[in-house]
Amino acid sequence: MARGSFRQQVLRVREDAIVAAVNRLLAEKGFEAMTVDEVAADVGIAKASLYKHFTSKEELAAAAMVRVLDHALAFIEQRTAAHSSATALEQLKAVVRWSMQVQLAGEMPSLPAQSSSLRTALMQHRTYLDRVMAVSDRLGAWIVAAQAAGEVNPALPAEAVLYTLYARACDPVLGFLKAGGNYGDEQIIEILLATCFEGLASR
Amino acid sequence: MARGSFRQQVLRVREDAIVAAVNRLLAEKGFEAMTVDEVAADVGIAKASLYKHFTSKEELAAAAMVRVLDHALAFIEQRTAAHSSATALEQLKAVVRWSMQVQLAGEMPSLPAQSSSLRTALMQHRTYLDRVMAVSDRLGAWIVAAQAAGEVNPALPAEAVLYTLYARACDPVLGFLKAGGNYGDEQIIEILLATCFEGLASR
DNA sequence: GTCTATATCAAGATAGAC
DNA sequence: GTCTATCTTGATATAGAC
Repeated sequence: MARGSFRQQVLRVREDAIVAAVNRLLAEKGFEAMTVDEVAADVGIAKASLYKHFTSKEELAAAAMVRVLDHALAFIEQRTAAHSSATALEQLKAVVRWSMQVQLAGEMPSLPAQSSSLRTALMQHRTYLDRVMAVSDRLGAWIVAAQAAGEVNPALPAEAVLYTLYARACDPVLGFLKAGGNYGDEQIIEILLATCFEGLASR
Repeated sequence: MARGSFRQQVLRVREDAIVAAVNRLLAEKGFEAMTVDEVAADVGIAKASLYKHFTSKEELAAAAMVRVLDHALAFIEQRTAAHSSATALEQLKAVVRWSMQVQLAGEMPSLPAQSSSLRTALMQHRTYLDRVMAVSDRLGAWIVAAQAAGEVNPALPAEAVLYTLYARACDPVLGFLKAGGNYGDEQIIEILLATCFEGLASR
């Protein structure tokens, strides 16, 4: 396999460590509060060395986003292969459950929803946009299928359903319930899955 | 009415203008991206003058939060008085609709969900905490009543319902749908009200 | 490519005159 | 209480030696 020289693989491993640290810090404090000094300290290298691998703080964050989107794609692939008999609705629920687990594990990087230097940088980041579209395509197909089967409310625009699912991955309610301390992770996930798909009103 | 001297009232009006500007900027860019220079420029006074009224950027943001919570309380009062025959569920939906309208109007200040200087400052801010508890008490009463009446799913912890309603006030999905350009404000609100209370799945 | 040391700058906050 | 001008700090980014 032509994966490059040994030296290149060492670099690759180091960059993986960097991105993992960024991912964790982004999940913990968010983009603005995370400092490049922290990242460097966390990885155990000098800050200047970081900038040899990534040209800016925004690039660091983008790499973390690409990483988590790749994980999402891998999960989707696995579900497609190993649970091919599941309904589209079940697949969507599985993805939302997975994203909530990632967030509760402290591994879901969260971007500022508002305008910021990061938003504009991401909108020009080819790889990031590519991954977002890949995930959206997969989810979109399941959404359309679920609506055609009458499992998801066909009156809702597919676009709105997609955004709603994305939003669950960074739902602050997860953190609030966890901080409340009255429920375990699995309970929290079941509660929020229910409110997401079944709604607050009684059925 | 002992509202203080004319001079004090002038100051009060100026502070209202400051808080209104902060509110708008918080809604537009968020706490981190908002600068005190912008606030001063927006109000049309010098930055140093701002600090005669508010001792820190966090105080500015807290004042804006208190303002919007007071508006929420006023809305709740009005609903209680003018729609006393409405069901608890209808009252909750009305509040959520109102908060979404505020957000779409660009007047919903949004705080960083993650840890930041603002979070810790707010947790020590008496007036802010007081208003949050006042709103939570009112909403909590409606939630309990709605669950007792079987209008809201009684299997859900009231705590989870409350957090979910709060989260709708700063739901990023509103902004995404608006940015998509396919729906008007009223349509967006109806769509998100439906997903919030009826869920994504078909009934 | 890694390091130490430093440049640079944005932004919160303040001094002091009026 | 308002202003102009300034202080101070924290954080991104870079220089330059090894």
